[in-house]
Amino acid sequence: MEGVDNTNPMLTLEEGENNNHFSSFNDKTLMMMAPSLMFSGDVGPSSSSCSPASFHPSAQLENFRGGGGEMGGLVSNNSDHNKNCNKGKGKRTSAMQRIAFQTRSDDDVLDDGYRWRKYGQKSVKNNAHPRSYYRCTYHTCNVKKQVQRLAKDPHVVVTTYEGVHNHPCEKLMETLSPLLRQLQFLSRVSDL
DNA sequence: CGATTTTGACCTGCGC
DNA sequence: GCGCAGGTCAAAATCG
Repeated sequence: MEGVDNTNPMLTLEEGENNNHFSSFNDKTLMMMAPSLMFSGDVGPSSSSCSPASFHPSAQLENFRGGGGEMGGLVSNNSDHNKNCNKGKGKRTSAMQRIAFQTRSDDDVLDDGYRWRKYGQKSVKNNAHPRSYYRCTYHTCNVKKQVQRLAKDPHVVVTTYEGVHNHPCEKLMETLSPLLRQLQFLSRVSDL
């Protein structure tokens, strides 16, 4: 999370198709949980947490996975929104999840542990700050995110994730791989 | 030299 | 049908 001021994080999960209907939380826990919602790989729930130092146990995350209903409408999967997302060439599926949250940061891109490639930037109406479009660089993963600063508060960055990662978080794997190697070594030694 | 960013053009949906 | 706004593409530029 380089450059992110974690002393004042705000999670915002998108509600419906209207971006003005953000529900903000001054809750560090929720803010940290948001990126982990994006991963649905088969490496087990605990691997879904990026930035190991700061993410919460998977048991808490599971409550948020169900989407829609139990989230009180915070995670959007509704048809109105999907209709709205069918603009442009990229077609959305009903399985597409969109999660938006706000961070107070001078950096546009918060370090969520995944690698992103920018594929577009667009100035939007009623906002002096352009919106940036990113795609996950992992070959089989087509998760996207949009990054935009608030017009009324340029220090607040709104990040919108769209889709679900089908691979583990790179940062996490970097952190865990030496540990894994050590474990494999130790298990081999104990077998002797 | 491959990966990433920049940026103008293009496409699509929506409102009038 | 037309214009606008948002999203994406893709060639060129830049970076490591």
